[in-house]
Amino acid sequence: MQGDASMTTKNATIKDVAREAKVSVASVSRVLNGLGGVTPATQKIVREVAARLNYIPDNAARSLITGRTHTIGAVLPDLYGEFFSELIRGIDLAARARGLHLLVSSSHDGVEDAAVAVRAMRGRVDGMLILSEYVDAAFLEENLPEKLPAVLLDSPVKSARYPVLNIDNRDGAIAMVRHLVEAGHQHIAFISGPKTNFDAQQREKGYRAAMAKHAPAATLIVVDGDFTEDSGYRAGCELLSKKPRPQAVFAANDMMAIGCLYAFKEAGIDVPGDIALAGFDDILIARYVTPPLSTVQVRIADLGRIALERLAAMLNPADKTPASVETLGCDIVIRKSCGAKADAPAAPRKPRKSPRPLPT
Amino acid sequence: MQGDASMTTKNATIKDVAREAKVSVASVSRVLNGLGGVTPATQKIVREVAARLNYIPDNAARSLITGRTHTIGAVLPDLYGEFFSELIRGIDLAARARGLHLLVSSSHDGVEDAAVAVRAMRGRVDGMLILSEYVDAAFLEENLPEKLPAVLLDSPVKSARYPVLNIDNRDGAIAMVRHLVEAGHQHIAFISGPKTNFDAQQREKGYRAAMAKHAPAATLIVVDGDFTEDSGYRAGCELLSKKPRPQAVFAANDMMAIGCLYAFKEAGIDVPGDIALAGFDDILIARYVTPPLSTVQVRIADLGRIALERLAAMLNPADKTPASVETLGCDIVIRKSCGAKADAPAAPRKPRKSPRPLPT
DNA sequence: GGCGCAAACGTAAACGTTTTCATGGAAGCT
DNA sequence: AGCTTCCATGAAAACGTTTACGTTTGCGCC
Repeated sequence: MQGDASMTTKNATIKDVAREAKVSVASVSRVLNGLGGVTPATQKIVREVAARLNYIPDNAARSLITGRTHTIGAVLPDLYGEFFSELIRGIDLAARARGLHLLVSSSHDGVEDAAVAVRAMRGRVDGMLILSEYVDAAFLEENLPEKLPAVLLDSPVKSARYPVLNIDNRDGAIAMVRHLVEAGHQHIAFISGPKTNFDAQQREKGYRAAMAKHAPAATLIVVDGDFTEDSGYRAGCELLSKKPRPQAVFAANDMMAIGCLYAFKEAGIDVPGDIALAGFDDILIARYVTPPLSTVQVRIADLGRIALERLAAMLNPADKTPASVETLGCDIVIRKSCGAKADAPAAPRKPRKSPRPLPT
Repeated sequence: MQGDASMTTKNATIKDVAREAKVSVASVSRVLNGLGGVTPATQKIVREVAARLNYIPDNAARSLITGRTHTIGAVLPDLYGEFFSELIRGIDLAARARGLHLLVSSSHDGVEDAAVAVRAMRGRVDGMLILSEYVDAAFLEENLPEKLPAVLLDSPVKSARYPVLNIDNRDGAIAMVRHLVEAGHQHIAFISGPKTNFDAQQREKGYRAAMAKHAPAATLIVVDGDFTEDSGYRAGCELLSKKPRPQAVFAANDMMAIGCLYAFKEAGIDVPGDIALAGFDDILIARYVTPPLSTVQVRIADLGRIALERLAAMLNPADKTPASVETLGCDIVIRKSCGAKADAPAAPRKPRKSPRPLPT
């Protein structure tokens, strides 16, 4: 009982357990880590004492000596919205399945900011998942601790050292354009994303490539957007004023498509009757607008999961998989807005887990 | 130059810097931590050498000696959906503003699972934000390392030791019911959430209290739901079959309200013409369905921010603010679905940041 | 009973920092 | 010049683990 009394002030350490159990710290360590080489009787004692003292090993000390933290760091540009929610979920699930913890770091306003974020990870993580427009090969060489494994997400860099995992934006855009053409549309306008955005670039490339192939006669119409609903609205207004009004509009993301949709509604233009509409991302809202929005689905949680799995593989020193650029395909999901015979009801009500508006 | 060559194998430590700069490790530490008491000349040397060797302090070692990690742990039940996206965002923003890192841990299937998650934080974090249905006062006493500050979110526990930050679900529900009554509805049905969910309980209590006060003559109709869209749909169907059809339906969350909305649409019931509808949470989708959904808004990011700020205050040993149960108010946001004169356009297009469907 | 061997266990070094304390020297004062 | 004061610096302890290595113990075998 006096042991309990003396414990109220500080956390028990391995030494306390050793003393109380009348064994050495080494034995305590062995027992608690299941290394064997210790008598069942002693094991019992040690476990009992550890439980009684409520001993919890200190991870800092453990990390210091082993060089392992069982934590991976995720460097993300911003935690806003569905994309990151899904990404983190995918990462976290996969991490947790491997007993890894997740340290997130977000909102880097510039390359300098990103550098401190990455550097701050030293001694905190075993590997990193990086999604940032600011990092390139030189950046990593400069700021990443020696030999720290890292996987790059959605990045244009090609490195012999770090695997890259990209979304196949180009292919997804091509598939959607092809579908629109097959649905009878030739004059398909495109609402582009931010010029500096890698995804946006790829999507526009896909649009252009597909148009060249499937609708070579059509005049290309590209109006600028910046991924916001507002810019989509403005783009929609602009498109309505075009001489030959486009038959279809393909927006580089769903939010712009939705903005565009409201511009059309306001103008009394029927979608898909007067004009077809498609987006990109398949955000949750897409299926709830009227009409439901056809779009390109990116399996974001999968992206996170695969990235983490790749990283986890690198954590194993035996792993010799060469760094490569992998690509995760997209699926087009056809709803009412593009005018094709939709294969989904207006309100798909298949048992779908709620987006958990509030915790259970 | 030979220094560079010798560095290729291991990361530079403070000793390397000290040796190379011909000073002691103590001085290097002082310089790099800005403690003063060191000549500008020496500072210059040290900084130069540190930069040249690309020295990055090891956080594990630092934490071990200082007892500080500059990291806070967030224990969350699940990372699914908008709620957690927003919550994490709020936490992360506030944390980052204070130079704190964020370690997230999620998806605990049971009390045992939650216990290992919490215990795994020892030596990794300076404090914890906990949102879990499994933790109560006894749990904390058992699993939380001695003297580790923690803030509980959305929890029924009253502890003299740990501050609790709740959403004022009850008050929000009351406000919405009052609004519905003022809009002329008396017979207001309620779709409840999971019985074990704290938020759901509070919302139902609010509904009952407000009905008793503002519509004492009305017969209470409560049908079960579980926060999923699907359960909302079923509830909607059930409500339509009630003898005196309710004039309004108040769902314990938005997803159920939306499911309900589709049930009504399917049955040819006009919302809000034939029946009014309201939800809770103000998820992003709420404003995009037709008609836009009236709902109760919880400022989730604020919840995260405030929780972190409270926790940050506790990190300061001088802080003696007593642990208390705080409550974060909700605002009702009136759109078309409840039949009142909506004060917002169908598609509010005020410059609103895109939910960042894909990263910039 | 002595020998060897393996299993159980303990000792101590190591991990990379921060921080206390001692030391030396320069500067200021009388 | 002699004294004190103060400041820059270095040596070493400490943080709580893991683990390589050495020591003891128990046991079977000749």
